[in-house]
Amino acid sequence: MRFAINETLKKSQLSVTDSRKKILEMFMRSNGALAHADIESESGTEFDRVTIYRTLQTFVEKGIIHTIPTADNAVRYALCKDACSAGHHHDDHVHFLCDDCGTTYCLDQVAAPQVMLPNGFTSTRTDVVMSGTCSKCH
Amino acid sequence: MRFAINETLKKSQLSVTDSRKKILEMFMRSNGALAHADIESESGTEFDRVTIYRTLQTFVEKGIIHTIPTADNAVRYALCKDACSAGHHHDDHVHFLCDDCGTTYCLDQVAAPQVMLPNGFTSTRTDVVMSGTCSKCH
DNA sequence: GTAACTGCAAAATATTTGCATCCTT
DNA sequence: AAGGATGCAAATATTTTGCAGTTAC
Repeated sequence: MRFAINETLKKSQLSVTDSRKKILEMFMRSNGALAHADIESESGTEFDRVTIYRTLQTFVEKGIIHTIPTADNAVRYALCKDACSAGHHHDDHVHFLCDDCGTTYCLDQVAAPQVMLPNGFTSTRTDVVMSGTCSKCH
Repeated sequence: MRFAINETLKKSQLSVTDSRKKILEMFMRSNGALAHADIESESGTEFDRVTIYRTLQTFVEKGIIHTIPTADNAVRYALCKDACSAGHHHDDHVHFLCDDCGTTYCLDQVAAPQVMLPNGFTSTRTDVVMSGTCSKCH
């Protein structure tokens, strides 16, 4: 199965450029999440650091990727599911950070549980981030 | 009820200094979470920016405060409950970020739900971060 | 008095912005 | 051809480190 890289970009009304194709491909190949630094080191000097910042920002705005909250200053990004669109996300799955190998997983099959909020609180987004040891590192 | 600032510091075998007292007091007064920038702006030029970094790091190591994962590059910190100690946290409560006023709440009364992980995954820590509108902003 | 803590300077790192050039459509 | 995207330079912001002076105990 081929990845629909160009189609994904076009669907978001973005022009299809080398850097966007390469960065989007990285996300599709990795089954986990990527941080800015990952992309930079994996791509070498292929494109500018600034381009990576701008590309990630654009992808987030268009709903192609989403951010994963982390407790260590390192923001990570992962592909959104098809249901995601600009400004409206359905990332209610669990993220898992392996303390051993550092991989960030999107556990799509694990649904985020319902949480009862106190009176007066309404939520539009829930993030669940678990950390521990992944199946590969056992 | 007075806050046991000095006692908290001594219990963690830290010397009681001005900056530590002031920063710890800020956390005790705020019922939410604070980011480095909050502390810096609230304290003015009272103490060095570097001291804030080091104090926060020390407090985290000693289990006085814990980090709250966020999707925007801004790590926030909040007081740990009594049950927390260095290296061993019980922060399994839900954090809530108000999109309106920006306040971060520790919803201590709301327990983080159990999540079924896939085979081979074991977790040592769970963070639940919800965002939306808090009771004050309704 | 001694060990620990702070402030200052500076280095290292990360992020943002402006603008000229190049590429996609 | 026109608008958008990239690369480069530089400004800005953030975090870390070393060291000398100061403070808590």
